[in-house]
Amino acid sequence: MKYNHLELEKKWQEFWYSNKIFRTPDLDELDKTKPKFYVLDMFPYPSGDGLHVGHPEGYTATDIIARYKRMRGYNVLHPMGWDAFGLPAEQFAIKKKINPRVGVLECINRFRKQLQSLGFSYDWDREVNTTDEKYYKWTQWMFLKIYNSYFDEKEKKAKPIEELEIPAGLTEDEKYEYINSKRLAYLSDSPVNWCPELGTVLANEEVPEQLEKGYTVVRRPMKQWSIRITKYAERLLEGLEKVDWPENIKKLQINWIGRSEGAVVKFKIKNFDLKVLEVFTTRPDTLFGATYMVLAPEHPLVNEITTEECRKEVNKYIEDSATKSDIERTELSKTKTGVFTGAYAINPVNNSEIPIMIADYVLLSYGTGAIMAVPGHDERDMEFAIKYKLNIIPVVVPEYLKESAIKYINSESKIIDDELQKYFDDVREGKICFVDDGYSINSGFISGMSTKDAKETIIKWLEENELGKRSVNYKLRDWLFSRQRFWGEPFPIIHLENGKIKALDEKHLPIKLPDVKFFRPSGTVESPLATIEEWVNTIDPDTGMKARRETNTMPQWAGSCWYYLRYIDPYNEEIFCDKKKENYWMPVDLYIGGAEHTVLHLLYARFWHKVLYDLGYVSTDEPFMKLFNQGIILGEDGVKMSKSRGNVINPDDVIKEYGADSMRMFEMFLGPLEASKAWSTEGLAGINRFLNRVWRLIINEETGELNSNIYDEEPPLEIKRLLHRTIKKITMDIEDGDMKFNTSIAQMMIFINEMYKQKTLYKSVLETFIILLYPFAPHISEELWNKFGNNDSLAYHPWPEYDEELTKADRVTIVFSVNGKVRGKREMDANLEDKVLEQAALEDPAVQRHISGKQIKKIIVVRNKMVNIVV
RNA sequence: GCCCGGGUGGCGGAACUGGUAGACGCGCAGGACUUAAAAUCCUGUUGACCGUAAGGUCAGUAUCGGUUCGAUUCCGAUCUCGGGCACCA
Repeated sequence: MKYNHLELEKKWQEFWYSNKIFRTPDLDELDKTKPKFYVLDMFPYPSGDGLHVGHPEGYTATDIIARYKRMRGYNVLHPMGWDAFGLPAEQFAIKKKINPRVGVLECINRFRKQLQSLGFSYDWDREVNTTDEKYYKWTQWMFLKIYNSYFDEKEKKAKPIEELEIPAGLTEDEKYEYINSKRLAYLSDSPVNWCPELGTVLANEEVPEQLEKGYTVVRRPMKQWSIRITKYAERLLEGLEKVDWPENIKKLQINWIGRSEGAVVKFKIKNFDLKVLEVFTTRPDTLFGATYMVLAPEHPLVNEITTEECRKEVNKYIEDSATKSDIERTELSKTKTGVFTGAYAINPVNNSEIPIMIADYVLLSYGTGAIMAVPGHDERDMEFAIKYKLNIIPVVVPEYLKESAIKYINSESKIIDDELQKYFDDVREGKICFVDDGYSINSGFISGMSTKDAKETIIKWLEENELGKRSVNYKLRDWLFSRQRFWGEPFPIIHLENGKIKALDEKHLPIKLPDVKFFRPSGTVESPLATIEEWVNTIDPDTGMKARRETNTMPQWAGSCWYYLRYIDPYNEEIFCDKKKENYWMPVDLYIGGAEHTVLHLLYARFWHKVLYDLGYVSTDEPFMKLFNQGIILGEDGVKMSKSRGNVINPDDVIKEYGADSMRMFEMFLGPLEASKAWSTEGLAGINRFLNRVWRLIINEETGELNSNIYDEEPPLEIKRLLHRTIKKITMDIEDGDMKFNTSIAQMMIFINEMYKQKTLYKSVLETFIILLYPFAPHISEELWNKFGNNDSLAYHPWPEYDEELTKADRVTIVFSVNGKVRGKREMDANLEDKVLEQAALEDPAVQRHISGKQIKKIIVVRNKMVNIVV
């Protein structure tokens, strides 16, 4: 009987799934004396193309861990679900004139079947689907929680809006406005990223991806929902210190959040005594070098301060930059442009009057939307100053000029040496722009101080004189949360006839998508939902007032912000997840997925989780303790798989020809999980050959019985040693979390190769090997385990322990080298005395050849390893 | 430009806290079995040179330099590939 993967894999999949072998019992039924392990995959978007070979990579890794942990006696939670809202499904539905729901269900069924054909040990009873009303009811519920919360600046956490202190003496309308201005979810009418091809707005985080696909993104003002993720910037940074994530992933999030420390400085405006212009700077120590100011063209003060002579030009500039998209602004940015407003600001440190410009290299959305320009020490300001012939003052010198600078500062008569003079001239002429830390100069009371001290001193001075204060800024922007799509979660929001916005009560949830046969794009900037009159027009259930539903839908990221919580309690209709269950299973112990979600999904989900934590719905403030990013699997030609290149490998074909076990093992054998690796059909055949070797080692292909050379006897010491080394290697590989299963498989191959050299085989040894193989290739392992006469499944069979003593070799090869060059080696007993090794080395004929006639200077002995003779 | 990772045979990749570089697999070559082929099994496989051979010598982990008895591993500089950010003041 040959190794028939088709038959045998079908058999065991049926056994696992129909008997619900991997069902994780409900909390009450669980043996809580056992430790828990929650191992999570990033759930897929069930696309029409079916499973990609990239999916099983991470899923195999988590499956190995999940199966291993069960054998180790853990209560394991290992679920799977579908992130099924999103653009492709919607576009497909428009083309086919169907409701996306129909297409999505087909895709999901196909995906589930494919995943099951790989034998993954998910608890399918916990499957979730973000587009299911029963699921998105809770997504909407969480939106309401966010909407009905504000951020308490003192406690640095979200609180219910009812607890918000409202200033006294406000009218009803003012109160309404005030509360709305504090909500964590808010409507704003600001420039957003509009993608005409997709007919929707995009979050900042999504823009690069769409541009890469060749779509255009333009800036246009629209009324949009945003979520105040920026309030959590600091906590999102702090949280990263508590989790076990790869350093580079942390770095990416840190950069994305983009924290910078500095100060806000207030500048008075000449002839506008009451107006104050605030700027954010990370270099308050260069304040003495500020020779002009720049406002973003959209800055609210521009209109007021512009003088009549300059108005025409200023207005033209504002108009021009408004029509430019962000990309155009960036592309044209190689040559900075700007115009003079005619107004002057007063530098608070020296009362000098400096011109106020507007330029689109200053962004309204960062800091205060205005800057003080220090052209001597900022490259952008320098470029601009040269072009518009603005004054440049050197106020920082590099380390090498420290001595000269001190002399210059301390002398009455301003002695200046040639080097310093040259530096001053170069800076003034725009030849040098020194942006690093150094020592202040030409800066009044901070002259001579190091940049660090100068910053501190000037901030203190600013604060004492109420001219500014210490400040921290983030690159992170609020999360643009609405999309003009049909296929997404509707907002539980209505717009009343009286112009007010109202959030519906949770008892009205879910707000279902209209059950239309098909729909058309609106043809405008509105969602297709806007065209479905019977859905849009509604009445306020509380007052009976006429109202229109919010027609925007939530972004795809919404549903994936909390799916890991729903798995814990998927059928609960009272709450999204029971607190006791949440408390038992959370946090996620291991989370594996692609690196493309580093800044989007992972940042949003962490934020979402923190809000739920603040409001008391979850017990941890970080959801994912350990994160691992798998690399991508490239085509056989070493480039990304794509239909157009024709290098796409279909998992179904692979499973059919070689089997799920071969597919799983091959993907693990390719290399470390995090690396990008090229597919190789020949490599796959190699793994299949290995599994065939395992099969034939144990099974007589003619009779289908166990091979006759397998004896139920005590194995010799050497075999035992090899077995225990193998157990140790595989155990350590799984335990250490590096996800390098390629070396585990290599060890299995070494083991099997050695067995092939043996005349006599031992049942206990081979059985133990089968247990080790099981997490990697579960189907063949179950079958062989069965063939050995065992009636139980390996799913919960105890993992073998290794004996440390047996993993140590009793004979070791000692290397003899002369001057670091290997000259000889000998196999010797382990743990011999240094003297013995030294003697053996000196006796070695090859060594003698190399040391004869030379003076021995030194002998270095490394126990069990080597002897090095220095001559 | 800035911030992260990497560069090891023909290929994918191994190498513990500095101690035999190239585990394991693929490919290739040779052999066994076969009428033959496939499959399978065995052997070899970093390069150059010397030797009929056993064997030996030298070079070698992107490049150059340093620390060390000894460096793929540590340090510095350079080249290069991949990823991320990109007027963020």
